[in-house]
Amino acid sequence: MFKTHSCGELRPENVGQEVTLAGWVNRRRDHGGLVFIVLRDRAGLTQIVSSPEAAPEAHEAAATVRGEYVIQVRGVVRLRPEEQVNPDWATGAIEVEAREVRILNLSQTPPFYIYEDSAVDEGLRLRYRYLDLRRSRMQRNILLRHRTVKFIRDFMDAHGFVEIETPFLFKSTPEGARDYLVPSRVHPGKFYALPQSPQQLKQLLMVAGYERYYQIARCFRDEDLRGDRQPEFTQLDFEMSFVERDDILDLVEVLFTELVAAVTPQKRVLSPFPRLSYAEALERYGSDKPDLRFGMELGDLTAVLSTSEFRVFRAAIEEGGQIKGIVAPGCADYARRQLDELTALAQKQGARGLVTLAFRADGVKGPAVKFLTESELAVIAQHLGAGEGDLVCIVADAKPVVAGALSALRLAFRDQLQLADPDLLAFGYVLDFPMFEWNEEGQRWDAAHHPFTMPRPNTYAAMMADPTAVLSDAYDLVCNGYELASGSIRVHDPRIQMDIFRVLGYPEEEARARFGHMMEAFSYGAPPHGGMAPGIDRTVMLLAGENNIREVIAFPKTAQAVDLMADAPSPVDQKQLDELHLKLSESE
RNA sequence: GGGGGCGUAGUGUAGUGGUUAACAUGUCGGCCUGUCAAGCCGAAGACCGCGGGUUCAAGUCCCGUCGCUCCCGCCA
Repeated sequence: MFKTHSCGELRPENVGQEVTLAGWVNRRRDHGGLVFIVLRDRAGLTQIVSSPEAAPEAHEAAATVRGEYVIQVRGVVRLRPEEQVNPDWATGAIEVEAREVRILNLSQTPPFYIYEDSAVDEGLRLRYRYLDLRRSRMQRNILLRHRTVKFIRDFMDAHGFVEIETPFLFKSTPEGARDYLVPSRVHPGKFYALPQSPQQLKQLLMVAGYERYYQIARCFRDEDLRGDRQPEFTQLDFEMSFVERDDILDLVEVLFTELVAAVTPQKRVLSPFPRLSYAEALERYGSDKPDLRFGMELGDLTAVLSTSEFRVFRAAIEEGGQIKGIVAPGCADYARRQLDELTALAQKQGARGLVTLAFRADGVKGPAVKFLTESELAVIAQHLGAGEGDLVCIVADAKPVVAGALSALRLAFRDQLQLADPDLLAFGYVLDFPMFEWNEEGQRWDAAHHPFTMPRPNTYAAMMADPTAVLSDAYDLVCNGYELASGSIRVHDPRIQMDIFRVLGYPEEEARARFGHMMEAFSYGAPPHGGMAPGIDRTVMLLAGENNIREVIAFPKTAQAVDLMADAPSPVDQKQLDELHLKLSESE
């Protein structure tokens, strides 16, 4: 071993011991006659001091080291003088007096600071990710991720789940996200697909009788990226037999509550997790993944303004839309520019405009005031609970547009007014999603969750007549405005499954071609079952207080899906293409 | 596919169309025996992402392009 101790563990009780440490040179302070080296390893920092009196050769070597050199130091632990104790360090009470300094490896000057978490262009961090991962922010996040996954594995094991691996090379299905395809060398013209999730496989494991399966599963989706979306990401994928929805929700609630207490005890959670229907989430927050850390709920003014003469309101009502508003507390003094930004934000969500009313001491101000009666203004204030000093934002438009615009405004105010407690993890469940969504482009019904989702029993009867009336037994876990997990109770009755395929427009033959293996498996005694798949990256991101999953992934890709360090994707040799029976088209 | 933001020494930033592009930090050299953001002295280091255009004159204005990023579409 190159070391007897880590750089994080020496304490006053070790004084007098001869120890050997090894690590990276964090910083060096050369006083000529006296050299201080801050040595760093994964466990922490320890100050090394060398002087010509104590060990002339060690001192000579110490004077030549530079930042990020890898060195080994043999020396004696000493107490620091009382006034020189560094209270910010775990090892701040001691130092190691060098007897021997061995340079194990040199280092170029790094392209950015390793010893402090100063801002650096993210492209540069990603190109030198191995250096970025040395910095304390990334070390903290990666170790937190480890502790999170470790906790989850222990928890799942303790609750009777079996970890089972499923293949990466699987079958492409036209539903859902775009697949990453892998060409087959052995079968010219045929392709595997990397799994978007192990959905089908985990259901087959239920048919196989494992009853409780889980996996820390990598998933692949070839869609455009966001701060919370990478082309490959990790889920806690699990499935349970002989359970109903609430069995799964209760289990996941315990899992996340205990996880937070174990790995980030400084964070708080709501208890119990609020459970809202999809309809209620949209009604109150305008979103199916609401940030529940703060109020500012949407107020519905459609009924109370039904007789308004204001053209904007009348148009919305006549077109079957809605008039809804939110109250931004203390924002009545917003400048013209700020109001323009709010309007632009609403318009980006498809709204035709935004009605702003500033409730000031000298009256209500806003471009629309002259079109509204005194009593209408009073009704708006009373209905939304707006008082002096507040800014009311109203959107009158089609229902989804109103929800989208006000939800975006609500989140903008959250950030501007710092309404959300950063130490609160407001988990909540969204339930009773619609079973089907109308696909305008394809002129057909799509499964809102996926085609194996069980309809809510009391809504199933209407399925063939009116797909919009069918709710599904699907559920999402949300937290602080992010969708953290999706899941559902699955269909285990082949007759219901065929009905669903009929609504989706798959004739029996096509359904068998696409999902024949599933249909067949389900004919051999499929138990009632359901599951869920919480995203590990987003979970760790929230635990770490980051707002980007790249910060909790060791080697992430850029927003353009590029690995800047390895330079992937990259061209391949003609020979490789030939083996795979691939021919590039002219335009490439 | 569409829209916004950013791009200036290694890093982080400043820079009214007008001399030799500034500051901090880092790097290198010298001095220095109690520092911990060590200090003091000195030096090197950027043709301003790239290409084109406007202009007597472009880091600055315009167009294009590349990269990073955020958002919309997309993500069963």
